[in-house]
Amino acid sequence: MTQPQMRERTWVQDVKPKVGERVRLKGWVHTVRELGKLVFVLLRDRTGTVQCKIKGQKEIAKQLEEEAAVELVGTVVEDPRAPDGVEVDVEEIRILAKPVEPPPIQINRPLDVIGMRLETILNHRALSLRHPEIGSALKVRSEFIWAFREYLRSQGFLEVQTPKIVAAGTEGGTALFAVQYFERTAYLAQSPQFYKQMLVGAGYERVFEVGPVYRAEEHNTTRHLNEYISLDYEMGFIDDFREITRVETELLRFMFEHVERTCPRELEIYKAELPKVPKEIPHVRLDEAISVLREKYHKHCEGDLDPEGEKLLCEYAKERWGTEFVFVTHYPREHRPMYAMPNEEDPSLTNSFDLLYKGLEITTGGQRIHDYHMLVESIRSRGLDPQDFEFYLEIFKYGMPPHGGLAIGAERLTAQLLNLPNVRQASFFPRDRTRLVP
RNA sequence: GGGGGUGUAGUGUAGCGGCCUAACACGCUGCCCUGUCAAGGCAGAGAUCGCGGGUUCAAAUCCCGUCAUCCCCGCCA
Repeated sequence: MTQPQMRERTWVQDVKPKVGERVRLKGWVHTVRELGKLVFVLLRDRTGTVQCKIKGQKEIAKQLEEEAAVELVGTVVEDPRAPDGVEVDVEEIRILAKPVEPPPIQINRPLDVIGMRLETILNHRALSLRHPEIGSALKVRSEFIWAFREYLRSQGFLEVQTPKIVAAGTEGGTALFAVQYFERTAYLAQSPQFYKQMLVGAGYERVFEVGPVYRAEEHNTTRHLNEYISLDYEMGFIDDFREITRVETELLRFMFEHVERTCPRELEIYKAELPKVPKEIPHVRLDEAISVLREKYHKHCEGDLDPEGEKLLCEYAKERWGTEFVFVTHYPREHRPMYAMPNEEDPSLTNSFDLLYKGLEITTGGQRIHDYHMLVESIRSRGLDPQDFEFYLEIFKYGMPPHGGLAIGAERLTAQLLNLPNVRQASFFPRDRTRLVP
């Protein structure tokens, strides 16, 4: 007897309400527990795991190795002895692909039980992402990115894509990866900075981009990647830089609430607490931050905050304002790129900011120079040649509005929320000083 | 670019001059088990201790070099 609905696959998460029905499940063998003629298989698909029971099919059951891809047909039955009170009584088993050899890492045990070096996890990345704990971090990152898009679209921002192969070292500062571009040398973009500004000037006014950026820095730390996903936006006709931080505040609130809604399981796995994004995230001037650190923590920082200073400042913000977030503003000009807008009252400072979250910088942004002559002068004052920036400068000649924007590091944001000890854990296939594969 | 740490079965660790013929846990193989759920019981396989050199009667263990890797600082998201 054929039942037409049986051709359809049932997701593991939808099994529970189907008591009494026959279902067709597909997924991976998470665990196998043999008890003589009774075999329990925990089947895992992208939605979760469910217990399946196999009786008297010992020969076939023996082929069910862990991590085999399988298809099972059976009847959903209620049983108080089963986890979650429901299991699947298996009638048909199809092995779709059996493992060639035992996997080098165990997918079915908690990480704190089995232990695993990050190196091992990354060496076997596609496999390690199967591990529910490991893969969850990337689910959260994906939802962050989705929410970033959704919120900005709702505010009239247009999603754009800018070139990743560029002609010149755009911002200076960080080192660039050179690539062979036919007969010329080109570079991988360290940021969409110039192009997103140009698109504001192009009349779109508000643009955002989700894309990779490349930094050829030889840093080897838990918070740096040589390729990461930058969440950028840039907006025109602003009154002052506070308009940018206001948008980010609302954006972050939306993003965190979205993750809270869509990732309860993942947040539970990491015991991550959703931060409350305050109505107004405190703004602290850099010079004030430095004095606070000196007076309250006897911590000496010069010119900028070092990683320890960032942590202490966040402790201070938590204590004083009860928030994990703090904007650090008014960085000196010499510490900011040539396009950073000088402050009206003190031109040695800029209308720029960083956002710290739980002790780590997750955003840099600011108001940009929109006046053509001022920008040319700023370029010159850095010992650079405006001619090299003609492609960028042109639109500034024709009515460039006051504007500004920022960038959020997607991996850092994710790592901070989930308390990951290393940003690499928030990247599908991280690129670092030594890792180019997988 | 500067500094520190670590390399021992597939995985995670212990051992840090002789008792190491290298141990433990998980995984793997075989057998037993009809309620397992970090299953249990019995039996077994699997490591020239990253690599090269040196010291020593004796090296996984000490020294030098090398490679790999992790972390910190600078810089940054």
